[in-house]
Amino acid sequence: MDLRKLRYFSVLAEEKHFGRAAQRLSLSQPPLSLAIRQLEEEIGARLFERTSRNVSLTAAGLALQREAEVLLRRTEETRLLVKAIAEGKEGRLRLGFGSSMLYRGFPKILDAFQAASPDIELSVQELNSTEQIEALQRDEIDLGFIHGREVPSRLEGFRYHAEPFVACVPRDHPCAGTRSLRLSRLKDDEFVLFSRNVSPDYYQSIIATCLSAGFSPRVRHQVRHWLSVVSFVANGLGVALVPSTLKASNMAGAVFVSIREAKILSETWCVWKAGGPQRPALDTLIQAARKQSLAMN
Amino acid sequence: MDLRKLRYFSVLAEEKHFGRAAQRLSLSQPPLSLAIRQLEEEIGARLFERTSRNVSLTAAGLALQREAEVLLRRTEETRLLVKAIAEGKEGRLRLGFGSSMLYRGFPKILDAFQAASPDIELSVQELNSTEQIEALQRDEIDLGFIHGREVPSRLEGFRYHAEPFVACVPRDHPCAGTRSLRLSRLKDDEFVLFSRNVSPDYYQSIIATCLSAGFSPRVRHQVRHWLSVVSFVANGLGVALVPSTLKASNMAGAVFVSIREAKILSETWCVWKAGGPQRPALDTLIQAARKQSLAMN
DNA sequence: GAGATTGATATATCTTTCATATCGATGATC
DNA sequence: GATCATCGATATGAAAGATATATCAATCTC
Repeated sequence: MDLRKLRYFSVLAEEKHFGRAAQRLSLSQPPLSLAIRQLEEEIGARLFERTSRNVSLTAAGLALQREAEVLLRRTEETRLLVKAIAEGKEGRLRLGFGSSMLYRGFPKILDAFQAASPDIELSVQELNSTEQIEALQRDEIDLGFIHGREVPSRLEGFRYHAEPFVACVPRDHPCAGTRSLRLSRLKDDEFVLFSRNVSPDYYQSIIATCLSAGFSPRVRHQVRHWLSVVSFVANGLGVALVPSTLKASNMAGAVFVSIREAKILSETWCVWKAGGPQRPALDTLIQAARKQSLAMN
Repeated sequence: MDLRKLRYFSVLAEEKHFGRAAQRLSLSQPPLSLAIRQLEEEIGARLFERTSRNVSLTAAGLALQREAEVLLRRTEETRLLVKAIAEGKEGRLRLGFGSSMLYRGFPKILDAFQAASPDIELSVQELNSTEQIEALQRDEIDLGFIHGREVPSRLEGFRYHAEPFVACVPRDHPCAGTRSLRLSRLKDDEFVLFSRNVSPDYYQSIIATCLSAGFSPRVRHQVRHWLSVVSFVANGLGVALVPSTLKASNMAGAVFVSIREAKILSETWCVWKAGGPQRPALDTLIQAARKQSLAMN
């Protein structure tokens, strides 16, 4: 049961045809038949049902198909990883982050990691959630911090942070003095929203939240940074729903009021690619993120 | 880069000696040297530093050592899994659980899973947390529900449930009428405790909780089931700290009073072995457990 | 500096893998 | 329903790969 036979098996499992599979493997058909028969003997299980007219996977074969792909992919990733280490290219971890992470302990994670692993170079790039997911799957970054409600498929991760949305209103707004408000009191205000292109999840969940409170928000301004949102509000250009962290921005003219409706959360997830080779440096970084996550909750 | 070479590499990486490694592999030394050299060429990286006197791993070799072991182990597990499926032995999932799970949605998980996968046979066995962890590592069970504060090493899992401890006192106890109490008010009572052998974690955390409240509990009775704990209390044999679920036991004579001290939690974790082959039936079961977990929190 | 130990090299033997040629079974076609 | 085409299995010799024995060069021990 070596990788050669698993590779043959994997192609045959896709093609379900000895001739075509052999062709794809640059091989003639007899050795493929032989290899599959040997594989079946080594495992002690029939993997394909063949008639002289038809080839199909057995239940055991189906299970092996899933596993063979994992094993083959991971083997190849291991080769690349080991080669990269030998060439000194693995002393580097690439992080993706949205700008909102700057208010959520991102610098502390970097500091903690650099203190623990001073030899590893960190390179960070600002990407929105969608871009980060794509970058992870293309192996262009090693770790990301995204917004959403769950770990996207093919990734691993944990919920890094969750905080309630609060209303952000100008100082002279009727609600500015209250401790908390129902969302419906903002139904006639103009909303400053985080740009849909930059973070569809934020945009989506704010709209959905207003809808479930019984009104459709009047959207006037769309901006690209949270501080800009607060700044717009402070200048009387509208109201907004923002993660409560933004209270710390201390901008004159903007007042933060908590929302009666429970459980409206802004969630940040720390994610990385699933099923790859072990990477101690990445593990250390994830550990630093977990620690920071605990410190904030 | 086939499994044969990885196996050779793995042994050599342990022995750090071509002669001994070859012997362990039932091999003469030259083919081992050749295989390692070929592996290094295929990967494009030097894996060992050799002098004529000494063999040691390079950084790249160290990374490959970790990965090679994973790949070899997983390959073998895959063989066993596929064989088991072919022999019809995989239509079975073995669960471990502590008796307290009976009050925590365990029957519902079983029902939900059986409804979704009627062909899979479930076999359950009652084991304490320590036994379950060992059974998982020996592949004797597939999924367990244990008490603790985290996922034990070499396992994967999630926090299935967390609930506060409450005080359980007899009807005629001075505190029976109050809505909540400070632990120190129980410092002169006798305690009924869950047996230390059965669940060290429970025993431990109750003792620790009392200690941090400033007293050492007087332990008189140790019993092996939560309902026995409540029953003892109902009969005036002492007081106890129990997970709040036990309120539902509705036993006459026992009164439940919540505790002022915050954050004393009884945590249940759902765990399984990490890094094994993919198993759809197990995934479905885990999914059912997650769903039940959400329904209870 | 003699002897022992270690990993590398050389070469012959054996095993594995492969391609060509062919067979037997099955289903489509007329 | 006989003929033909297609598919996977089998047979066989050739090429490639893996192994064992014998030997070498370097290095350490005493």
